[in-house]
Parts: sequence; structure tokens; C-alpha cells
Amino acid sequence: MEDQIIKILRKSQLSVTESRRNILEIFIQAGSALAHHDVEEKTSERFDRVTVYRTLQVFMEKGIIHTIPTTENAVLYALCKDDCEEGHHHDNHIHFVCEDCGATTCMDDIHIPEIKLPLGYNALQINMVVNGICAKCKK
Amino acid sequence: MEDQIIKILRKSQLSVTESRRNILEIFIQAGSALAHHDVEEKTSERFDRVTVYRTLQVFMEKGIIHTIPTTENAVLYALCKDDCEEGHHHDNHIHFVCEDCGATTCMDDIHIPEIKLPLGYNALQINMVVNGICAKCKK
DNA sequence: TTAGTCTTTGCAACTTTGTTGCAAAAGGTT
DNA sequence: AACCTTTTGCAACAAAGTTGCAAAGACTAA
Ligand SMILES: [Mn+2]
Ligand SMILES: [Mn+2]
Ligand SMILES: [Zn+2]
Ligand SMILES: [Zn+2]
Repeated sequence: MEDQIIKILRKSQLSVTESRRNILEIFIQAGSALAHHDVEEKTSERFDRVTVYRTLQVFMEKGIIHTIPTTENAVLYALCKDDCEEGHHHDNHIHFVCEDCGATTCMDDIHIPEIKLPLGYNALQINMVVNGICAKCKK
Repeated sequence: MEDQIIKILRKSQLSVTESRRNILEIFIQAGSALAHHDVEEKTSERFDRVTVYRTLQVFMEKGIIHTIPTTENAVLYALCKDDCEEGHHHDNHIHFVCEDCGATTCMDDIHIPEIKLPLGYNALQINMVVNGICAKCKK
């Protein structure tokens, strides 16, 4: 686990610092998407808010995490899979937001279907966010 | 135009006030989605920020506008079509964000395709946001 | 291991965004 | 016009996000 974290940071040419390890660990353990605020709450050692902002930003740039749009004025972040690189993300999967437990998860293996856009329109990236009830919360 | 505005407000059982007319007009003229900040900038008469917040909120509740998720920590708002009612939106269309001109538009006639979710998952609402280059900006 | 260099962090100060309570103003109704 | 209700602006606040800079920490190479 600790090994995995260091490997990810090294691969992205980032120096291994306390805050980066801690925040990366939080994402790995969480298994679901987190808002800036969530990250701040979960850090065991308390880092400055500014450090959290900067860490998330650098993780984004390096392709370690990606953003998920929401209608709640709070962007979510989730771990990228292996194929994301510095400056170029490949996270074209569906995101599912459970309205019951609130968890937002990456559905990595569900492809986003093709879309026919009007003539002249060119799609570069597609975000698909599905709201509903997850399997765990279904009774 | 003025008639149209009044009709919309009346239909939603809202009293016709200066700020509501002005803000609704902004949406009709804009033709594309606007952030809170955009609305504030465009109001000819200056209303208090709080009034803008409250107006957008009440327009949302009444089904006059709907939200569009973004990855930029700024929810966008756009006019609903006729079939949205108080407390129940029907805006399951695609949204297109042009990375060149920045305009976000509702593609009302492009349906969001069906999605096969894993067993136990239940979709209630789907948001699909396509980033790319719009027809106008394509050269 | 240590010394030197470059990067990262925390802090302070600030800006922007969003919220709430309340009195004054405006809108709808008679 | 007089009334009652809703909406607005203001003030005061809370939360979120940004920037510059000095101190602390991470890496490298002697
Ligand atoms: Mn994802
Ligand atoms: Mn729309
Ligand atoms: Zn759930
Ligand atoms: Zn464009």
C-alpha cells in the first residue's frame, strides 16, 4: 500500500511528501469520489487548506486524479486508472451518484455511448453522470 | 418579449418584479447557459447579489431554469423548455460546452442514450455534458 | 552523512462566493 | 387609496478559493 503510493508519486515525478502520501492514501482507501472538503476532513494529520488545494491541483495535472462535474457547486475528484498521463486524461467512463448514501463512484467498465452531434460540432470529451440508487442502498 | 416574460412568471405563480423580469430577460436573450456570476454582470440595473441568488433559486424551484454540472466550481443555469413544472424537471438532453467560445448550450433535440447499469443500480436522472468545438467556432 | 539546492509547506492577508435575519420597499388585491 | 403579503437591499457573517513569502522538508551528489 505504502509502496503503491510511492510508486504512483514517483511515476509522476513528484517528490514524496507527507501530505501527498496522506492525501493519495485517502483516495485509495475511499474508493469513491471526494470533494475538496471531504479530503480536508479525512486527513489524519492536519494540513493547511492551501496545501490540500495545491495537492489536488498537482494530482490533476499529473493525471493521478480526475474531476467529476456536479450540480452542487463542489467538484469531485477520483483516482484515475493507469492510462492517464500528465496533461492528458482518459477517463471517459460513467459516474454514478447514489442519492441515498451519497457516494459517487467511477463505473470504469461501462463505456459512454457514441453521440450523434449536429453537423459542425466536434466532441473532445464527454462527461456522463448518472444519479440514482446504488446496489448497496437498494432494498 | 415583455409579454412572454410576464406570461412565464404568471404561469409559475410568481409576482412580476423588476429583478425577475430583468433576469429572465437575460436568459432569454443569452440563448446559452449562464453562471450566477454572469447573471450578476449582465443585469442592467444593479440588483443586490442576494437577490440574484434568491431569484435563481426560485426560478429553479418553479421549473423555469435548470442546472448544468461543470468541473469548474460554478454551476450553470439555462432556460427549461415548456414541460418543466414546479418541483419536476424534464431536461434530459445533452449539454455542449465549446472550448473555444466558452458557450454552453442545451441540445434539446439530442436524446441521452440508454445506459446499461450493473445489476441493482437504478438510474433516476442522467446528465451528459459534451466538451468540444461548436459549429460556429469550427473553421 | 552531510551540505547544498530546489521544491513544498504553512501562514497571513486577501478576494470571491454563498447564507441569514430583518426592516423598508414594492407588488397584488380589494 | 388602503391593505396585506412578498420581495428586496443591507449588514453581518461563514465558507471557499487565491497569492506572496519565509521556513521547512525532500532530493542529489559529494
Ligand atoms: Mn471517474
Ligand atoms: Mn439544458
Ligand atoms: Zn448508495
Ligand atoms: Zn464555440
